[in-house]
Amino acid sequence: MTVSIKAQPSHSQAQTRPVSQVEKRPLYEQIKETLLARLAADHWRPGELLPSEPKLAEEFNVSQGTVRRALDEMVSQGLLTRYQGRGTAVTEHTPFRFFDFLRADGARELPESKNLRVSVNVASRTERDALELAAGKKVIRIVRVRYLNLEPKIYETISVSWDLFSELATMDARDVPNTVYNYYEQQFGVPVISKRDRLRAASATQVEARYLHIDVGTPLLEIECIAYSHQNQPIEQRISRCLTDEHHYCSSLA
Amino acid sequence: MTVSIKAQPSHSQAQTRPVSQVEKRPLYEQIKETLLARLAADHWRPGELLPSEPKLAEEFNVSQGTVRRALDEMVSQGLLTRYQGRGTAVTEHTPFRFFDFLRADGARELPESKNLRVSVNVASRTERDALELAAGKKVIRIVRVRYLNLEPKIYETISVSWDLFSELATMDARDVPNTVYNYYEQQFGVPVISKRDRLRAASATQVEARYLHIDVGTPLLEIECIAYSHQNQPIEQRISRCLTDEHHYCSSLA
DNA sequence: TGTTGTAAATCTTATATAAGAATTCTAGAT
DNA sequence: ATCTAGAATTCTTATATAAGATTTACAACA
Repeated sequence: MTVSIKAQPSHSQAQTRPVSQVEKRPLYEQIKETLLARLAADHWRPGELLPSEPKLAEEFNVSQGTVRRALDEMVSQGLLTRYQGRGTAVTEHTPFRFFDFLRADGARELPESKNLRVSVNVASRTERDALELAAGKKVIRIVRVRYLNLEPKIYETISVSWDLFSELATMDARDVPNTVYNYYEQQFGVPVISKRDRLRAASATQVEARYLHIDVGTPLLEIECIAYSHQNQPIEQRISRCLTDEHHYCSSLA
Repeated sequence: MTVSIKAQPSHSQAQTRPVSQVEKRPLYEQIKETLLARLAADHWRPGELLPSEPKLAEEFNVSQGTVRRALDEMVSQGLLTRYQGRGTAVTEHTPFRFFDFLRADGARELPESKNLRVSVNVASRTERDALELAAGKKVIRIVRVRYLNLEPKIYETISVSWDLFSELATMDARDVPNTVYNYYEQQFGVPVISKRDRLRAASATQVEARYLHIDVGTPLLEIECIAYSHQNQPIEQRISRCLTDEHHYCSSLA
């Protein structure tokens, strides 16, 4: 696929204070900040190539190495991806990113989803907390059952701000895509940059028992996940109640 | 007291492997590899300063910047810590590192432990898998109850290789310290570098119910954690069965 | 005599730049 | 279709300078 390099230098909203020697912060930090702002302002789409290092160096009036250091840090944060000999692009994420409910042997199966309903409601207290919404704001809720190896394993409720994604509310439940993060990224240009999970043990309710073909009271793993985009903007809250007979949640830290 | 991980080359052998220009791998990678080997060989203790960048540069016959890049990567992995004007030291870890069972409001309380028993057994199948032990090898098991806010919340079983930590087996259960990772690091010079968690929902057994003051069958969060030291050497397996009425497991990914 | 404050010297890591090598892609020739 | 030259890109390494921390030297003082 061919990507076009957006010519610039006039940016109306993301206009940046030029990097200056007098300021005591390092040049590469100022440059990084500027580039982060441009990313957040949707200056480049996921997959698109940034201007080359020499070009950026010329724009900021610094050496290539200084630009390079700014880019390096963004690469290590997963925001950018380098391709030697080609250029540096905004990272495009795969559906498997952030998916951490794995089979016992570690294999990843991307679950199929059956969406039960899509509705618009006034945000609950926990939704307001998670999505940082003012009282009275509306959310879109997607309730679905997810299947692993054709068996129902997860009962899931997704909440997103109606202000941001109202288009979702007009969709039929059947049409809501399986991999929602990628949908946000491709449809709205809003990439999920990070997430925060909280896990508890819980007992299956009547509704969950029916959909998951289990007894009421069966222990379930509850995963509450808040996904964030640029500048720690919360994008969605997701509560997954999972059967862990054959799968489990994995995380590894260095 | 120092424990060598894996069959360890003697001190003379762990000396400088010279970096070579002819090899096609970058110099900084070769240097990093050499330094990693020295770390694994317990060449420097946690907290100790490494030789300065100019010194290392002289030893390896490269520029300071090249050494610096090797160190940079180890810093970003959390192995080293830089202090401007002072030097670069082997990272010392706090008891809170890797502790991710938090109160609902996010506050960290380090749990108190009551050790029930310390025993030496032949490793079970799962222990052999987790610790990469040959059949028939022995493990030390520590069983303990952990208290959060003075209430019993976690029933925990720790397994470590008897070959590595036999000294632990001679200790009275009361004397096994609360923060075991730090004990490994300070007593044996074996730092925990990374860990891998797997989580499931489970039901409380009779024993757990008694110690945690709950009913049999209450849903528990089971955390199976394998801790690794240098070169992905597994150090301990830990199975924690947790009450999640007031706390939960937290993880965040970028 | 012993203690303390201060400034200089000398360590250390941090930042910035430049030059050449390695990699990738493309256009043009065969 | 295949090969090749070269142009564009990132990657690697080196060097120079700045900034921060520690030690040392020494004078002032009690």
